[in-house]
Amino acid sequence: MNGSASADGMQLQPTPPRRLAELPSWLLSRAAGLGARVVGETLAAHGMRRHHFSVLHSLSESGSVSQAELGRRLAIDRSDLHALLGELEADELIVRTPDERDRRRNAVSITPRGQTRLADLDRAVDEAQRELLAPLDDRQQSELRSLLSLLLGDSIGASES
Amino acid sequence: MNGSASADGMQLQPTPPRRLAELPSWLLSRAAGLGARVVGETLAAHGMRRHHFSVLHSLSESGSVSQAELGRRLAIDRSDLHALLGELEADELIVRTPDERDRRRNAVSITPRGQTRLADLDRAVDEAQRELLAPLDDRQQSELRSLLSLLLGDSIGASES
DNA sequence: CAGATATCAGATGTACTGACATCG
DNA sequence: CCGATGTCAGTACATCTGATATCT
Repeated sequence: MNGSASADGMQLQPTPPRRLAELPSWLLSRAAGLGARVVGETLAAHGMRRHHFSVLHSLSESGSVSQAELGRRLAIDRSDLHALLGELEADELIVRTPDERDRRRNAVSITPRGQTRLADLDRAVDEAQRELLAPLDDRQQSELRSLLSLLLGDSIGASES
Repeated sequence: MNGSASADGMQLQPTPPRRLAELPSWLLSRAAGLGARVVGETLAAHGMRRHHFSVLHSLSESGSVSQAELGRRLAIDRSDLHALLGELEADELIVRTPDERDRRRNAVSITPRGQTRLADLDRAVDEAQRELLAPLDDRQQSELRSLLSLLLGDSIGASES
């Protein structure tokens, strides 16, 4: 009973309405979702989530920081950060040591083991980025980075090779 | 009590590590979050969420469709769609009528009232897009759209005026 | 006292999973 | 019998609020 298949809603692949397909906010949402899935699966293979990766990177670059500072830099809530750090500490990838100069704070820092793990994650994440950006050539990839940075208010600049 | 402020983690604005700031997936996530907030607040002022807007648009463009079809086109789960349609129907913006050709299906369609509401939402959402894309000039905006479409596998093409 | 910090408990919203009766 | 549909319940996760004890 499918005589009028063409008149019906026969559709095999996602076909968003044109208006949405032109809406920047919608495109961004979709693309971000794709990226989150690709990177998320990659990190999950190492037993981690995206925030773990962000925290390790932040600590690797800036040394020892307080939890509140860390949360501010990565735009992660202190409540959530607390749980995250607990997990990372359980795996001995970071350590929390009381700050003697300000005894409210915990000085959070990455361990050598954390550094090693981070190097592994970096390779995996880079591979995921390649997969995500596969439809774009090199010039388009850096163009996209530039536009997104600009959109976010950063002034990283559009350095074209 | 702040003699070594510069040595400490004194930081007022979000400062993500450089690695993250260069990661496409991270930039996308951040930009999408910004867009979701701007558009979300706009729609909330009209008592709606993003999915409501998507559903209305899809129905407005393609007429009457089944719920499953609608979910496939918008990449919304059937379970979630069920609740969404219930809310839209309660506001009489859409109607569900049994499909006599296939009695499993509900034929979902937009009402005149839904069309009117959609027109209002469209104006508000367009304004939100302008706000979101404010840091980019016209050429950069269409460039971004093209790159994102390309990334998502669409073949909308990069039609440059 | 106000303000910041780390911690803890809980609410929310969204996505996803599994089960079911009905129908093709 | 198998597959699709609409419906319902429940899970997982990220985000955000509020409260508290400690410290500056």
